Amino acid sequence: MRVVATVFQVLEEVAARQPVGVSDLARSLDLPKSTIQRALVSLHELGWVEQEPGGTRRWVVAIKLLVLAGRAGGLDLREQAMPVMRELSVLTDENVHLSVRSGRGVVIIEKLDSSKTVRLFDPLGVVAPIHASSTGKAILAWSDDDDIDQLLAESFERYTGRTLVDGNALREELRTIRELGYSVNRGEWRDDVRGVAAPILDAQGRPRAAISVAVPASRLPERRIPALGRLVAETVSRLSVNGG
Amino acid sequence: MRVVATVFQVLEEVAARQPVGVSDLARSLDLPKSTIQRALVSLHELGWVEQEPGGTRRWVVAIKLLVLAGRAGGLDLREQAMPVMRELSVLTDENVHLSVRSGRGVVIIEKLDSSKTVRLFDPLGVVAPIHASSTGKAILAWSDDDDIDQLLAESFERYTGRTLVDGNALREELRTIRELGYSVNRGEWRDDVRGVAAPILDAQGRPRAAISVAVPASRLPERRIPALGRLVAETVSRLSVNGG
DNA sequence: CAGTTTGTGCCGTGACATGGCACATTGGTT
DNA sequence: AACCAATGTGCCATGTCACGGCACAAACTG
Repeated sequence: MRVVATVFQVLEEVAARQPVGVSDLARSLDLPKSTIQRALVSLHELGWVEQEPGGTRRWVVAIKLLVLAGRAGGLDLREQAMPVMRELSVLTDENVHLSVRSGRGVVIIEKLDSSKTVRLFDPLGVVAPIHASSTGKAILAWSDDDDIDQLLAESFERYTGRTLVDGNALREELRTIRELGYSVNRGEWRDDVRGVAAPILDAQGRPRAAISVAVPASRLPERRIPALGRLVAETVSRLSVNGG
Repeated sequence: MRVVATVFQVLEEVAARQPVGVSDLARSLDLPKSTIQRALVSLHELGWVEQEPGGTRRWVVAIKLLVLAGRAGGLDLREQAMPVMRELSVLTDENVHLSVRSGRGVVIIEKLDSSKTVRLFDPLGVVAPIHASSTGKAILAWSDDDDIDQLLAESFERYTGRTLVDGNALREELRTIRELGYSVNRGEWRDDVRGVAAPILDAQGRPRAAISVAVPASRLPERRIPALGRLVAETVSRLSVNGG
């Protein structure tokens, strides 16, 4: 349906670039102003977007979206994972993320934050590249070969000097991950952020999600990685259906 | 626009009752099956809903929604509030919520969880009634009189024996809250959950949001409330534009 | 295997989204 | 203050595309 596509396009664009005005949207979506206008009015009537407070006429997405999204991504998964996440949070006092795959990315659907002051602030809904994040690689490592092949068919973006962009290197790494039981991100997406993750598997051994401990690079030297990795792998494995 | 309304209706209904099938939706929304079907197909093509894994034909909302919503409700507010929330979290080791108003409710847009095992699991996006939650009452207490009058025009639902449903009693309570600088919820929504909250005010003294500490009733006896209240009020006041 | 409910696909009709255009409003500049 | 560019808003004739009734297929029930 035509309208639906444009309306959601508008909604996404507003979310991505808020606060944003009609003409601006018209330009970036390459649609007539009147179309954008109608879409915005409709979205507004239904309560999905709002005018920015302060009398400007620019649009922002409404909180109502958050209510909708609260139900997304498996409430039960989040609730199940919580005890394990809390345990990791207590043991490490670092940020703990629960992420699921979404296409060529992974999305944080639940988190516990470190109490330390040097902080990474990753709000819920952040999308990390699947090939350059610990959770992404953990999920990938236990995915079907078909899945992996399909993903590797397209090329990967480079974010830092350490990003793995070569298909063969990535395949090799996935094998190591399966052997170790955990994945490591050594600043492959953002230079100063490291992380260690392990997957949550369902009864068929397929990855449902992954839990990671994300740490500023300065606090996770190479020699500490194995111990943290084993901790994460062991703790998270309790969530997999077979019990480990 | 007609289509847009129905499509979002479908999306909301899927979110609320997922996993749910076509006929079921047709019945509860009182729309022809074909209409629902078309809406679902469109939503699916755009990636907002998915078939439940496992071969059933029931629908659930996709994680993509969470990505959209991640931008909602003021990223900057969440980031600004984080240090203060973290401070409260460390001092109390109880759940700390950041909520904004949404009509007759308040929505949790950010949170930090207690590490204690007796836990309240309130996922992001949970909507609490404005008259029966600490954050709701904190926001209300600093709202315009017009706003309050308008809200009080309709009657309030009773949730527990302690819920304030009488307009006059509520007005009186709001006055007390303004004097004390913090609001208290003594199991007025859920019997076993208490909370203490204070508002974040903008330059004009209007409430942007509120931060609460939410505690199982058993851990917050009456005599402890004032001290916790003062702590919350004082800590949160640093976020208000005038600096407290 | 019959009976019932649920999901899927088709099609003629006409409601309604489209997008070009003109007007109103805003805000920045001289 | 006055001008100008850019933005937001509203209208309308056109024809596209969503509507919903219906019929078939598929899945579940007992």
